[in-house]
Amino acid sequence: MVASVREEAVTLDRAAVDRLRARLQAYMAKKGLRSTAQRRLIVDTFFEGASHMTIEDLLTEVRARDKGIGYATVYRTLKLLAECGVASERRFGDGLSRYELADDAKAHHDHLICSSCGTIVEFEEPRIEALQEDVARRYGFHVISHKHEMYGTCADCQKKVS
Amino acid sequence: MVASVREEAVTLDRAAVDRLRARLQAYMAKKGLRSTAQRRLIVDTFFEGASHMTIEDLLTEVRARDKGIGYATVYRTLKLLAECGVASERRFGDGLSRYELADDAKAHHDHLICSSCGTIVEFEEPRIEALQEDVARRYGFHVISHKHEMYGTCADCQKKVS
DNA sequence: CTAAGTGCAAAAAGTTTGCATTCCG
DNA sequence: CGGAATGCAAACTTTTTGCACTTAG
Repeated sequence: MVASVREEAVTLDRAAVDRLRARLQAYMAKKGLRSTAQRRLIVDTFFEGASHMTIEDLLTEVRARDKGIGYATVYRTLKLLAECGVASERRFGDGLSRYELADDAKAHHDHLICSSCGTIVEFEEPRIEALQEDVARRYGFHVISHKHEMYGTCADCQKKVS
Repeated sequence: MVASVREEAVTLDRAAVDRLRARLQAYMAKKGLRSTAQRRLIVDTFFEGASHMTIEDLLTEVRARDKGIGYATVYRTLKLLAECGVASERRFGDGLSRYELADDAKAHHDHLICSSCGTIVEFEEPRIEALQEDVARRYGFHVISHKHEMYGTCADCQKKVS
């Protein structure tokens, strides 16, 4: 149904990005992980590229720069990034895993997903977050993460149909 | 990580359930679909059983009553229910599709999912829905459906850990 | 009768993993 | 050197589909 996913421009916080890079470096040091050419390429591409990329997307971009990179390497690198809190894995119901920079780099946000063109728009609404905490409190629930996604048609697609 | 998913008691609206059954019947009539023993068994089991069951869960229950039912039949019947708006497919990030009666049968709700014991609690918060519509309006977005899920630890599991 | 439904097994689609080889530290 | 990382291909998991046989209407 959704041909592909287009990307919304997102304003990044430069300092937060640096922080994420530092976090990755620290994590790798602590775990005795190594810095390889492939890993550097994949990580850089991820940081520079569009948000909400799938592993395939990233693989394509990475291969544009280095033909021989394998799917598994991208897969494992993304897992690594998620593991140390530098990237967040997202699933929007199309069966694919997508990755975005962790919330540190931008304000915490949720998503509007257009079912017709695949565009993903990010939004923030602190009042929803607050109410959400209220709800959790009512159930004695300790929230670690959440997802709030709205599916429907974006402004552009509404025009097209009419 | 999550061993299994336990079920929360949910109060159903009897009249709404009847409405859903009627909707299914109407849909099948319109499409010229047939009422088979398997289909009746699966549908009844689904209506009577716990919410948020996976296809496997339902298959197990159904097979307790009729040994020979195949996975594909349950799969296709659930698809049918979802198609005519009698059931909703949900994914809570463990890679499995779960099904619940459509919102008509209960008030619209969202979910709290305990990452440690798998319990799924449903909640309603109209004020969140309202704010959500505000957000959509800001983006000229037409919302067709949404999911709002909070992941964390339920009250019980918090006690266990401490 | 005949088009729809069933059960099985095979195909897809994505994600993970085992392993021999390569390479960082 | 020795343990990590890589690339490939094979294994998995869950969902979907093709097909020959059965059956509702």
